[in-house]
Amino acid sequence: MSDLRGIAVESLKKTQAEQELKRLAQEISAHDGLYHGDDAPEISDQAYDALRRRNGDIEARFPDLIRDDSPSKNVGAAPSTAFTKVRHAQAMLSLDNAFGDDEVSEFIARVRRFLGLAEDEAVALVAEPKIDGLSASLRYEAGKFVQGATRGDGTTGEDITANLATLFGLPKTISGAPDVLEVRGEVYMDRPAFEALNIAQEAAGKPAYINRRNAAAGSLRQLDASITGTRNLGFFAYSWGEVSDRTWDTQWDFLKQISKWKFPTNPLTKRCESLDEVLKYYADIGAKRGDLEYDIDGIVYKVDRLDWQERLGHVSHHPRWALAHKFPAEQAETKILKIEVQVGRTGAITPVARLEPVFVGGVMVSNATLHNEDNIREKDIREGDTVIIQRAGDVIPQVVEAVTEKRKGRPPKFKYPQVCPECGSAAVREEGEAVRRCTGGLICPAQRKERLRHFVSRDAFDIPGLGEKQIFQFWEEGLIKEPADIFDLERCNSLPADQGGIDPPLQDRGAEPGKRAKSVANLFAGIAARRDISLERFLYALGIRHVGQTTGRLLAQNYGSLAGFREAMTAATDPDGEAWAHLEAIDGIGPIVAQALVDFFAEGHNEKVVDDLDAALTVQDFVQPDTDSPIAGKTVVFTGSLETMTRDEAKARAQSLGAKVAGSVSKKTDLVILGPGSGSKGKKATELGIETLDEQGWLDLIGG
DNA sequence: GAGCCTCGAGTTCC
DNA sequence: CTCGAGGCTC
Repeated sequence: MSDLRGIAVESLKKTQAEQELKRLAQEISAHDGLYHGDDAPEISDQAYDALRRRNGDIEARFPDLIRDDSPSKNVGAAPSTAFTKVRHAQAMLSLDNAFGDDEVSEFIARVRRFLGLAEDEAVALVAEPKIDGLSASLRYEAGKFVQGATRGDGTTGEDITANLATLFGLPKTISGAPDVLEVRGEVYMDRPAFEALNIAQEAAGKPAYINRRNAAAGSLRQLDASITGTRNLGFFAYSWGEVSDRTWDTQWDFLKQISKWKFPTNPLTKRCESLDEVLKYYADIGAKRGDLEYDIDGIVYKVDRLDWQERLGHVSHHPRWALAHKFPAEQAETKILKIEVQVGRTGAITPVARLEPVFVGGVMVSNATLHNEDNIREKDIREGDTVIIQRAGDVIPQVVEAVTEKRKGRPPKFKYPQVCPECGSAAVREEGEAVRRCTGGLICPAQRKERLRHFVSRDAFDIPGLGEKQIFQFWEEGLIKEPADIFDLERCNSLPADQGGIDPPLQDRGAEPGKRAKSVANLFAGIAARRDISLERFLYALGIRHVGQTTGRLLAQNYGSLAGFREAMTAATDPDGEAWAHLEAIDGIGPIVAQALVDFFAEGHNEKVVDDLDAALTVQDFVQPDTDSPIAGKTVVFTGSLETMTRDEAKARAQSLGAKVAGSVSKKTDLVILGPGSGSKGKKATELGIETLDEQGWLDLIGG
């Protein structure tokens, strides 16, 4: 059996994954034995966690390969600082936010437009308080609670079955439920529970929790689930995931049904028929907010009818049929101690206010972004000013305004730096742009540092043990100057000092050499594992201007291999040439992005960086993900009118099945759906010999 | 050419 | 999470 340990989970083939899961099951179980017996464990907790995590990650990718003796099935059997990953059968989406009444009115109008409803047709909405807690998903099979998971990133969460099982008021079994039922809702801690907890914490000489949401999060993620049980967490159900047999047709009926199944639902929930009713509800609940025993941060509206919800579908991260109407953010007054500027990887110079720490929105805030030059000037913010701050969307602190009445004396206006504070190069603002940028490029140490940080970041190379702190440290020491240096680190470290080796070698540093050696070994293992990398991650990691995750993927998809891509980029120097035309023909790439790509590869230094990486790594060709949909990966074009759905709906539907929807017919088009009244597009399709379907044929193809 | 939507880049705190 | 900007659609 070949050694699969070094291979990144995402590039494992199915047969390899099967082998690897078998090995992990044996290995983990062997370590469990050692741990629970009298023998000392053979490996560190971190290394053990890494094994379990890898097991969980592979299982999340290949759920059908989960073994009967899988280590993930005996959660809690061993000490673990990591929870196993769980892949949600249906993604847990987040909600679009609104802050003003007009945005709510716009939301309802948009729903109407999308569905093609008449002006006078009512859109019933279910409105309920938005609990400020943690989303969780509870899975029942044959009426029995089998698994609980956190929301995580929406696609993959963490297995907290044991913890959720301790929640009082959640049914363990339900009678008359479908075979599979996933109930979703919010876990929260109410005021009495929070106060009791902090009294207990204090008595035990432990620090008090600062806010209820953190307390709830901490309580839910206890490794010892019995502790969770003592925390008196609450739960309100509001939605569902996978359901084998759905017996409700509206959100309202769903809530009634799960109440019968003994799930707690929020008693303030109300079905509203009009905008006025919705806004009144918002105002009423807002007035009551302080009297409630639990924290809420807004009101959620959902289109009641499920057939409408289905037609509305969703845009990348949130459904079109729901909206979170937020309450105004909590504000606080504090003082600006100093205004500093930071230099990002693209050279963007961003101002940050260092604040006298202040408690707002549940946390201590001591920094706040000032966005850009114009923002500082318009709000006339100066060092030493008293300012109002708030947490935007209850997360990112921002300075709302300066309280000029409290200004002492006449502090000077803030002078925005005209040169880069890190390298002294000119800092310029392009015509019409909001940001000022350092023009130093590669000579600017800040930019190079930030490029490295981006390279190892989570969505790029994501090397365990090589986070921001580590990479900056290696940079300061001059050990890593370029991305490729990362992959030469182990070799340099093993070289004697007089032959250019690292002195002293990494494992000989620090107070605890033994511990250090382990983490150094882990670091090298992590680096080795990333010598295999997908093309899309690789392109994203390069940090080309305007190329983020999506565009990286788009390019990978269109060019297939690194060699093919590079060749195309070097050939595309002429904006009138064929290679350039091909680049700009990609849906989502316009002249600016194309220029940024060509510029990047025209730069000698970048060429060398990519050459060196190419030599040290295996960049995997792009593989089309397996989907069973017949149109996955195809480019389709709609033309003419459609009868059973609007154009927007058809497009959303096609995209959710993995297709790309283009606006016009070209030789890259795979399929054209012809509605009545189609004109030139239909003709062009026939000329190019592209497959065409009528609306019914299309519906048959996609199965609905 | 205007108005939408999506993407990229930067940021905070735990 | 937000803002600005790029790209696409009408």
